[in-house]
Amino acid sequence: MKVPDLNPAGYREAVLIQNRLRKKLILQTSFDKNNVNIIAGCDNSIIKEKNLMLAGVILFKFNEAKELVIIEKTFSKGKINFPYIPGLLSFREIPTLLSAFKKLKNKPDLIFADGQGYAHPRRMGLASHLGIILNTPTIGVAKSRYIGVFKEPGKRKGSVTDLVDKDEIIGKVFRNRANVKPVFISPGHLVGMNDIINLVKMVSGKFRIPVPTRIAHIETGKFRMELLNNVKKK
DNA sequence: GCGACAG
DNA sequence: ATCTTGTCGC
Repeated sequence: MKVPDLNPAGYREAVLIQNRLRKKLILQTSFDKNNVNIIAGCDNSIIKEKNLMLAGVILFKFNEAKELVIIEKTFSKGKINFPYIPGLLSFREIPTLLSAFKKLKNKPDLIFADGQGYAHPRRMGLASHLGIILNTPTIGVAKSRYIGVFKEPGKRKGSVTDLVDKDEIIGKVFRNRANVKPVFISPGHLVGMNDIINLVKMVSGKFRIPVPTRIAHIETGKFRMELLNNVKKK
């Protein structure tokens, strides 16, 4: 993945890349969830003092009780070579994510990424960008709003409202657990706006964050602790 | 010009 | 994202 330099020219280049990718973005797909066998969740972590970006990918399958079971985990680390700029998050986090995805033995049918997908100023958030690069369906699961306006969803688990930007529905605000802050779901690549909530409900679990990204976050945190402990031993 | 701003 | 103690509530 091309990561532009951090200067005004690089910034413009990153925006151009996103605008070009947007033309490749495919949303209007009726997604057949019966073809979903392997599900992935991914997340990043940072060791600031070492300038390290970490990434983890967790693969799941459904057992007979329709529960998610972990079948594979991969992790990766790499130098941080792009700052945090709202709108350009993918250039910071995707390179390390890709090296973790390359280590997988199995190929996921659907990826849940921690961040926005279509709910982005250029409709090209982390989840969309990742899906296009991997040519795999993705869904963005963000813990907070980036852009858009919405009505507060009902307090019950499963309540949904639209996330709207300039009169366009760009995602959904979804309460994954009763009386807890909602999450912000938006299509990534190869998944339509009408399918994302049903797909998230398949992996909702018991907590605020749906299972794939929640477990990916926890496991990547463990990976981070292991790295810090190894440094300590030396 | 001012405020907002995924991780 | 990371840093970071106690504390309120189911």
